[in-house]
Amino acid sequence: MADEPPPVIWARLSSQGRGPVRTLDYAAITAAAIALADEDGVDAVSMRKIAGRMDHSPMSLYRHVGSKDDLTELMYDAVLGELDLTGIPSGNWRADVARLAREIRRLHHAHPWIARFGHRPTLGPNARRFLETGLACVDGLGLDIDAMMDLLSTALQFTRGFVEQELGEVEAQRRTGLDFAGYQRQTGPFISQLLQEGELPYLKRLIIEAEDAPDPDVVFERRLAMVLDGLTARIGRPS
Amino acid sequence: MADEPPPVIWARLSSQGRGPVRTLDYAAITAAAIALADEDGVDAVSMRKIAGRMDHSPMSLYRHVGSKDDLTELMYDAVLGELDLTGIPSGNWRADVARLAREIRRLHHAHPWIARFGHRPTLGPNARRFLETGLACVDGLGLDIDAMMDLLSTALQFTRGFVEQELGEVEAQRRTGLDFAGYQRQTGPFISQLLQEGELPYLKRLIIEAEDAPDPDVVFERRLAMVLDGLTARIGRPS
DNA sequence: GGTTAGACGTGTACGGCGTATGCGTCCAGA
DNA sequence: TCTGGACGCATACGCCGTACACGTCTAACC
Repeated sequence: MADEPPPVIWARLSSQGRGPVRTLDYAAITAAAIALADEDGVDAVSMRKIAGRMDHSPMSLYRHVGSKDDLTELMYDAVLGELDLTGIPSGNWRADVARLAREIRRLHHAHPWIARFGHRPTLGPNARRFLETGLACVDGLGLDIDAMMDLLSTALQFTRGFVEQELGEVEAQRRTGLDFAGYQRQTGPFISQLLQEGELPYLKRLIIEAEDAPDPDVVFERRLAMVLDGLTARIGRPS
Repeated sequence: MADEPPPVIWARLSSQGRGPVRTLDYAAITAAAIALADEDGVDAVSMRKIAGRMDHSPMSLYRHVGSKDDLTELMYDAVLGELDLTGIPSGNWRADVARLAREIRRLHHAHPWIARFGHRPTLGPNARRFLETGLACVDGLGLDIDAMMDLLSTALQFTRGFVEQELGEVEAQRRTGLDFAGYQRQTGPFISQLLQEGELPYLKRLIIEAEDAPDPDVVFERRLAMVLDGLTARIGRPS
């Protein structure tokens, strides 16, 4: 019958009580961790390095964040706070959902490490705000809440998949210290060999016929438009 | 001017040469690593544990895989070998792409750790096979190679995003040792408090009105159908 | 106003990790 | 027959997350 601490981080964020005045709090720790991840990559984020940046001992962090897993959830929600949701919903659901998708993609580009955490949906304040705004965009179309979630989630799940493919490239470049041209230079001989040896007609067409350096923004918009086209059909046909 | 080893793993896989007969090779190491990841989760995969399973010393693995990063690429391609692509392409592009999407999803459920590696597209044999099969499905529709990639990638990127959201849940359950019901029991009080305090109309509607335990397979099919609807419009309208 | 329970920051230590390096051993090609 | 290189291994280094015990400070209580 002990009085367990709440299992959800968001219910556990404390404020100054009895004891020495704080020199640390979860918000500052989160900010330092995010800065570290942005600058040196997700693999560089360690409790020791975060503490080093803050001129504190590693263990002091645990007074405020519980564990590194907790910290990642705090980081994720903090970053969601950077989403620009002004003027949403505007009344044009398609434009709104497209803007949300672009914002999510922008966020992932600004913080390429986001994708590397698998999370259940967090319950932090910014995630709540995002959910409310998102569902508001697809309200008033005569759909029940499940159909509304279908519309919103389908667009955002496509976005997530698209962005993760993009970021695989970005993170690989960081890890190997090799940009795309260098990568091509390294893989070129191997690919040539493959094309000579085996029957890979489509790989060959990709290399010969495809756009040379497609603008990722353009590709994203083109595919997003297709997805939104698919969603449109669902409206006026509530299940 | 030294004779550098090829930078691509797939060009570096060696066969028995001079020296003692092998008791290890990259395929066996990959298989052991996959078994470990399947059973104990991606965080349990370490060179030491893999070696332990194989009754070898940790360092012996490096004779065959170069680094842990290399090993993850080998694991990913090996698992792609489990895709069932028989009868594809069938001539019905929509059915084929849907089948590919379902296969990819099935694969992620069988090996929930796949999503946790960010990778550039691997050049392994199974990835090559998958690319060829996938593009063959959308050939003959009067589209150029870029439009073909749009069709295929959009469906698969949606799938990837969908599955990763599902897997966040699965992996969280493994980490915390708590199933969804237990998770709900823990978060319930916090959510109740949120609903009382703040203005979260859509969260409230989700909890009250949404399907109680939606079948993920049904949700996936519903959303995939919407995406495919969107792709259909692109056909006959080659850019 | 004195006392004290509890918050705070820290030092030490444990068991894990990836992998660089150097060493004996074995065998195919010279 | 000789030998260079492939093979597996033991050791060691510098990281990691975090359990635990400790001294210190202060808000709340008598």
